[in-house]
Amino acid sequence: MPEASLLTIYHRLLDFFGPQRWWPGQTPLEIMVGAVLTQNTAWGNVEKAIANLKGAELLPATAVDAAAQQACLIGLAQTPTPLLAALIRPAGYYNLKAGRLHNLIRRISDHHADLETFLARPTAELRRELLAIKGIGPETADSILLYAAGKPVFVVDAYTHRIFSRHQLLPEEADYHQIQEIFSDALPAEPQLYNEYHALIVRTGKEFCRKSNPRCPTCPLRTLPHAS
DNA sequence: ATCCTGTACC
DNA sequence: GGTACTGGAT
Repeated sequence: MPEASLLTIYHRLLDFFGPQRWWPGQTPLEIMVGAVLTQNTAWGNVEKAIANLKGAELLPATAVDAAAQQACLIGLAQTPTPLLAALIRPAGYYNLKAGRLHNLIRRISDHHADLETFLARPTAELRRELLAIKGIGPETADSILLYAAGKPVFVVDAYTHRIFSRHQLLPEEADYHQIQEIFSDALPAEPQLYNEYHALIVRTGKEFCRKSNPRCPTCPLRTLPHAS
């Protein structure tokens, strides 16, 4: 039997779980904010913080036009950091993340016409600019590129490393860029595929490939080779 | 290697 | 009561 390809594994997960249909937010602005808030944090906590921001009218409560979204961007930029920190408190690391959100939001409001224009820039340039912002690392930048800007960028996270290194499909010591390259080389560059695959990886990591007490016997990937 | 932090789950 | 969480900076 041939070694399972990354695309084969994708289809296996898709068959098992069904489509996840991730669209983590109602507007690109909300997705961007969520990408920062979810750093090393469970999504449920992020949702509470997002609800607070909507209550304060700092995020659109529903899907809206670009102008309304831009008004929220400016509002966030003008909110004092301590107030922003109080609103996002349920997401944890609130002082840290309030600063990071301001770094990101003010970079956009100070240097670009509006959010949509910013997100429409060429992928490589946009990625470089995001990574230059203090508090935006590779995973956060790529989440924004894929989920807010719709670019074909594969998002790597701790689950990706854990699942695929446990199955000896990645070296244990592989870094972010190496992992991303392996997936990008093996998959067609389609945002929809990257979107769904990342969502399926997260689902698998949470339910089966847990950090401790992994549920290998019932895992959809149990037939792949794996260590111990 | 350590710090940042609330929340949910084991 | 401890662990883990869709990380990143120092």
